[in-house]
Amino acid sequence: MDGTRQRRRGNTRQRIQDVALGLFAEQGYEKTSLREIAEQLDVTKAALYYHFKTKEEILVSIFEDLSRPLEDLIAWGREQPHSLETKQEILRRYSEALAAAAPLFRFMQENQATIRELRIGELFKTRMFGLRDILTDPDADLVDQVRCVSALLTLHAGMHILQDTESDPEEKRKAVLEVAVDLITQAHRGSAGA
Amino acid sequence: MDGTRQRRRGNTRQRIQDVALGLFAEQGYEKTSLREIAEQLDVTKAALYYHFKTKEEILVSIFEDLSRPLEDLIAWGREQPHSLETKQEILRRYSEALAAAAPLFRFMQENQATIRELRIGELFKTRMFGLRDILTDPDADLVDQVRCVSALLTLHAGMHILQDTESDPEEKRKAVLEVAVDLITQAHRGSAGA
Amino acid sequence: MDGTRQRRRGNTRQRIQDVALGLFAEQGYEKTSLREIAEQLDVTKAALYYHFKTKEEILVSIFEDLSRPLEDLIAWGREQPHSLETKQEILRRYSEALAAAAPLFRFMQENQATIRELRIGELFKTRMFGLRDILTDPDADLVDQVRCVSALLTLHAGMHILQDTESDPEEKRKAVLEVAVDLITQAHRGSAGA
Amino acid sequence: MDGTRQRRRGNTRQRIQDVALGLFAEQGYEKTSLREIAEQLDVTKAALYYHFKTKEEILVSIFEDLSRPLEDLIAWGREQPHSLETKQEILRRYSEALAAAAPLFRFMQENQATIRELRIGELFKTRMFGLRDILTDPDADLVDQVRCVSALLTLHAGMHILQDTESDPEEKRKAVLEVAVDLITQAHRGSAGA
DNA sequence: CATGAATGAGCATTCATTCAT
DNA sequence: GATGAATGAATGCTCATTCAT
Repeated sequence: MDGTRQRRRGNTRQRIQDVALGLFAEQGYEKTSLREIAEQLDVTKAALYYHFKTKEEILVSIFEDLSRPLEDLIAWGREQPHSLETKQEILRRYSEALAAAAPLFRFMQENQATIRELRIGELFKTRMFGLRDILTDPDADLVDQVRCVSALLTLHAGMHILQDTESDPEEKRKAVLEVAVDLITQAHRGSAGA
Repeated sequence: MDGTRQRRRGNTRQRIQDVALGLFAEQGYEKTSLREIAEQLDVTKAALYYHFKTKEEILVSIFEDLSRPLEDLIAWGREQPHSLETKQEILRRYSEALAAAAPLFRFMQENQATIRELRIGELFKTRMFGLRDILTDPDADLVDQVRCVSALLTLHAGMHILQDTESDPEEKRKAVLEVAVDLITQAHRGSAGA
Repeated sequence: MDGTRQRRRGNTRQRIQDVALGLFAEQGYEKTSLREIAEQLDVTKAALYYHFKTKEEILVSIFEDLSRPLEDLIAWGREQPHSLETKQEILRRYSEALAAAAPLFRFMQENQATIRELRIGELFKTRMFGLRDILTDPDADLVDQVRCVSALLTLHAGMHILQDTESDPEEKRKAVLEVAVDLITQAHRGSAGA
Repeated sequence: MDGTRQRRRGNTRQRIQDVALGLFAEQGYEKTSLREIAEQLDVTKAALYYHFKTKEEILVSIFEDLSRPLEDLIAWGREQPHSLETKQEILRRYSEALAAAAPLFRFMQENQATIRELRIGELFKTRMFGLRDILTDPDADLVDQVRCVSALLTLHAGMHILQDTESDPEEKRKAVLEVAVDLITQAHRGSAGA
């Protein structure tokens, strides 16, 4: 009884987000017009404005909704001891979370120039710095810092970049994760050993 | 004495490319209008069209001009034995070449969605695949393939991503290179050892 | 009483067509800009695009709306016996239909080069061939075929060409029609007598 | 020795006219740009301006050069007795002259809207009135006046309109001429008989 | 909840034309 | 006799946004 209530009516907002993310990811933010979104939903442009104040707000709302799990993960990570185990666990969960919201992150990856000037640019940057601070010692060796960033980078871009390799997505994710964990592990040893 | 002669006149094409690249890198391709470029050069939009057939052609010409060294490097790499030393040498030179054309590659990095539908998308993709084929064994372990891609990724994105770390750019480049070389080395050993 | 209700609002599409046809006929299609049309209507250019997808579509819509009677006439003609009486009746009605949509046909007459490359070029050509097939025997004498075409030509161009002759338009139309009927009659006798 | 002198050099003006007429006839005046003409001639736009002051002047010069024979014909006609024989002779010669400058007259036919606002509009109109005055009695029956105009019309448009009929161009011209002569003859009898 | 109608600002592109060389 | 470089004005079109209904 409860689950259905917001299904039939009131799901337009959700449908807008879905279609918009699809188009944003496929064509980029700037090249996707509200007309296109509206047409694909078979509503008028004006309808979009009933649900969202601006085009940017559609994007922000998608980002906020889909990236909450990551937010939580970071919050959790912050409270753990900065041990290697924690770091590895973070990467594992992060990798899963990324996979779960793949289109969004493909979009983020491919539209950095756009995002930079949008509100989510700041949001995303803040988040990445949060992650980095958990994974790396602020006074670690520069090379080790790069390793951390590289690990994150690999996680983020990994799946899209191996498009042409046929192998199964889940296997790919595992391989990408392994490399990331390796990098972090090396970085951790560097800092710890020093 | 001699080099100045073609400075005053006849350098407009070049100036257009410079200004355009600056703006493309700063604001993105779509958000940069020809009006903006023209204004910054203090010429009319029509003047741009005297030198280039379309907006896209401006970008393509920049890409072609600035990335020729990379093209050459790949050509060179293809003829070397696929030894670890070659691979390391490639990365070293590639890193230098990227640094030399940093704004272009920052642009490429941040405007992937845009680029994908432009002609340079294909050009770039082809190039990256060329590089990958030199650096990695086609029947290498999936994890090792990821390491290679990761190395390339790190090289490409590395410098832009560490914006906030204050340290000197050249040091950063070295650090990034070291990580990339590490990754390639591990990958090479994986393939060789198997 | 009833007819006025949808006058004020919702007639914009129609008003656009009217103004556009006026300008197209007066200045030609290419020399009429959307800015001009919009200004004369006291709306913005963008408003035109709410009602029509392209400039060409404005023209097509005018053509389709105004030339439907001719379409019908041809359809009717096709089902009649190809007797002289039918042919004469066709010309009579055709002449009236042309007069009723005079500005459109003046436009068609005077912008053939333009029209040829537009969609209505094909539409119009097809229609003319339809008419010709009713009026003339496919294996008639070449001279008689010319007479038919000449009759149509006279009907089409007749009124515009006699601009300077002062006499009353309706009289002119009658005179033009008489010549056309004469031509068709001669042509018919030629074919029948052979 | 004499004939060659203006051949190699100094024929550019002529070549411009040829190419321009070709394009004007094919695509219309407005849709033909000077860039196109220049490109097809493999010279720069600026070169066109060495030979002609404006785009319009190119057209005017073509018209003047190619229609001089018609001018002469009319001048001749004006001095003859307004007998039926004269009229028939005029039509015969006129038909030949039109055929000799077919592309120009196809252009005139198809670009009336454009021409009307250009200088050649007046030129052409004046000429047509001149012809009409030779062919028709000013106080002839309205119907007979129409017949004359119709004859002219048929001559002008005839050849282009029968494009799809396969028969040989010269035969077509003859047929068209025959119909025109017929019309004029009828008109003449009408006036004479009254 | 949503539409129909419209706007204002902007964009890439094209054109006829000019002029110093 | 011609070019290289540029301009000013315009064009068709698209977009995010608004608002009365």
